[in-house]
This record gives sequence, structure tokens and C-alpha cells, in this order.
Amino acid sequence: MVMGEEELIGQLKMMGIRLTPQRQEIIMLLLKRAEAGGPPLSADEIMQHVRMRYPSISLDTVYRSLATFTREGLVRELQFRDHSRRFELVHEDDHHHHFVCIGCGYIMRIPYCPVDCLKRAKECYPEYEIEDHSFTVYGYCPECKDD
Amino acid sequence: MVMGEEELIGQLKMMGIRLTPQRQEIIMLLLKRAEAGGPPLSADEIMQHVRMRYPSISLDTVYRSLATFTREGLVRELQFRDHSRRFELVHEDDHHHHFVCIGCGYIMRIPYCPVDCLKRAKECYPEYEIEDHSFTVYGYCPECKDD
DNA sequence: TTGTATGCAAATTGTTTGCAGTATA
DNA sequence: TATACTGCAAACAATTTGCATACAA
Repeated sequence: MVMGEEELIGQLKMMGIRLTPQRQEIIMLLLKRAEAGGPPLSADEIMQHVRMRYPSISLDTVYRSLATFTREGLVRELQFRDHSRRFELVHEDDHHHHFVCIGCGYIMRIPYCPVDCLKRAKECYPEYEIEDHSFTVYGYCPECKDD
Repeated sequence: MVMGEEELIGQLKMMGIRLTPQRQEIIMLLLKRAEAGGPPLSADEIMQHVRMRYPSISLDTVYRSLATFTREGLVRELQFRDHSRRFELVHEDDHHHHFVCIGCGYIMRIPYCPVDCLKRAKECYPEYEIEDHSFTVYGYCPECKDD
């Protein structure tokens, strides 16, 4: 369980973010994805999904909504080496990182986090303010392993 | 010391990569940067530099050369959350990661590497073939810390 | 000499912006 | 009702491609 739907909606309201049907659909999709432990979503994937219920939604609305959510700290933007840009719900109790297949782009969550590296970095650079970090493992999934 | 100039040129020849003056200039710039321990370079920065000696070089040649070097494993491409794409020379004996300032984009090398996370990931997913990884710390540099 | 690399220009992709209309709070 | 959000179209930036020429091997 990641976060209650009501809890999330409450947060949005508290932050003064207007809750339009499109935004609600976007955030709910991200929530469902987080609960399922699935990979992060691209802007286009999000639009495809929201279109099923709101056929008129445009990609720029998706981008704008994601920018708002990201600015408010509800969503995290990820950038991978294959140049793909993806988004996922931020949730403290669900900290994870990713494995990315170089062959097919498949993304899998991994539970390991370099907390010790982070601690060392904080100790070593006390004059720097550390806010966030990313750890991504690249390789081949079983299907792509043997070319 | 990262790698000898001759060693690097030798590697290129061995790989069957034609050594044009432009490519030589690009790889030497990356080598100098690696030796100095400086931040990775963007395609545009590389072009700016190579232009000083070869004014006619175009950005697409830089991109094409970098793609070739990356494909051959001589260069690593990095992607940061501010959407910047940068390149650095690959070198086993000089393993490092990066700190990126959210305020000004300043990039600093950090020596800490999540080897233990990597080991655990390998143990946990033996059917996956792990090739590479990235670890990036985001935060504020002393100048940007107090907004 | 042969085939690969270059530079130019045009195409492409992903993302952002301006604007007028619409809907939330 | 006031203001923020949406959709459309146009603008944009970064990167890639096609093609004729130049050059490394």
C-alpha cells in the first residue's frame, strides 16, 4: 500500500492545486502504478491512458500537470541513458531504484539503496546540501541477455 | 593520470576507428578533462572547444563521433535530471560518480560508489546481466544553498 | 583507390509557450 | 466571479538524417 487516494487528493487541495478531472486521472494512474510496483510512466503513456476516459486531453496538459506535481514534490522525474524521461509518484515509505535493460528498455524496481554512499557524501561535503539521489543499474534482462 | 595519449590513439586504431583531426581533438579534450578530474562535457561544449582549432567542425560531427566512441566503449554518456546530456572518457581506474547542483547545474565528481548495492543486485537477480550503473547525488552547492 | 567521415541543410522528436475559451474553487 | 487550467497551434531546442564532397587508410 502506497498512499490512500483520499490522502493524495487531500494533499493536492492543501497545496492549492486545482483538481481537474484530467489531473485526477493522471495522479490516480501514478498511484495505481506505484501500488502495483510497476515501472515509471512516460508522458505519452500517461496521455494514452487518460485519453481512454478523457479523449480530448492533450500532451501539453500532461506535461504541465506533471511539472506542477513535480514542483510540489508529489512526483519525481526520472531520466535514463536511453534518453527516456519517466515519472513516478514520490513516496517516502516506498524508496527504490531501477534496473534498466539496455536491450529492450524494460525497467524493474530494485530495493537496494546506496544509503552509506549518501552518508559518506554528506560527511565529506558538509557545505553542500544534499536533497535527493538516483541509482540506476544497466544491463540485460533474461530475454535480451543472449542477443 | 588516466591513460596515455598514445595508448588511447592505439586503442582507436585497433578498433578500426579512423582517426580524423576532429576526432583526435575530441578525444584529447575528453582525456584532458578526465586527467583534470573535471566535470563531463556537453556536445556543444565539445564543439566550442574543437572549433578553436578546426573552425569548420559541425555539431553533427561531434554527435557522430561521440556515438562512435560510446558504441566502442571509450566514452560514457550521462544524463542528468535537468535534461542535460554529457560525455566523459571511460576509464576503469578512475571510477567515480557525480553531484549535481539543482540551483546552478554545477557538477562535481564524488568518489563513493555503491558497490555493495551492486553486489546485492547481482546476487538477487542472477538471471540478469549487469553491465553498468549510475549514482548521482542532487542538492545545492554552497553558493546556491541559501537561495 | 575504396570506403568511411565531414559539413551543410533539412527533417525529426520531444517539449514548451501564447492565446482564447472553459471550468474550478 | 476571479483565477487557474485546458486544448489548439505554433515555437523551440536538441539531436538525427540524406547527400555530395573530402580524406584516412
